Amino acid sequence: MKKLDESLLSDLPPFSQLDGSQIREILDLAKTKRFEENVTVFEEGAEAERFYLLLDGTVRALHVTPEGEHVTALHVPAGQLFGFAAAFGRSTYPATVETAAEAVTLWWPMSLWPQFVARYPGFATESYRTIGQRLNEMQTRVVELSVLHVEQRVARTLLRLIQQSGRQEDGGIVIDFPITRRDLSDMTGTTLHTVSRLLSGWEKKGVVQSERKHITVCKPERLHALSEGRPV
DNA sequence: CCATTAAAAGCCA
DNA sequence: TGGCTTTTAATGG
Repeated sequence: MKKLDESLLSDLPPFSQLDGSQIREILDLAKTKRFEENVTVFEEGAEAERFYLLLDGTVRALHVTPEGEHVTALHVPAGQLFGFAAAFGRSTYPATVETAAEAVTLWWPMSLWPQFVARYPGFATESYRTIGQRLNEMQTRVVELSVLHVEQRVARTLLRLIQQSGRQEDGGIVIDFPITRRDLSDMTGTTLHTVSRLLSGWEKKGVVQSERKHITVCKPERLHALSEGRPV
């Protein structure tokens, strides 16, 4: 296999405190894998044999109910680890992970996780920081689901997405991966129809702009107002 | 206010 | 063409 460049990792938080030789060690243990858009990386409950670093693309963690309903828990932007079940003391993955866009990953056998944590300074603290952030996000989302109105939930979701995966463009901030009304309804606990109507309404007001699988937030301020139930 | 159902139109492989 | 995405309208909780 081709040698991986050390600069792949040196700027990412879990590895930023490591010197060149340490990053070299880590890269030499890694394997790369590319995934097409909308494919499953691993399933909830499966043996957690690998942990991944997302080099490029976006993945989402989700749960599928027995009735086949999808509930998206969170999105993971490029540069973050995912699937590190060993960090929670689990031997199986806690959620299904799918690619939201074509993705490039590095992966390591889960058996290496304890060694990484023990050997590499900063790796553990940064990984647990990531866990904390995701836990926080999931908690606030649970609260939001129960107390906020649909319009506020969808607005907040869009704001989170542009904050985590947004790319500045001339017309506004565009969500950097393909996203459908259906995806948004899975994230907000509503229906694709309601999401469609909301987006259409916002588009008329110039707050957002959307094509199929592609949403741009033109006026984040006004979206923020909407997320607090304030009229715009 | 929001979900459900139904129907139709548009986009893309 | 067939399947997926989106919009729109009607209905009902």
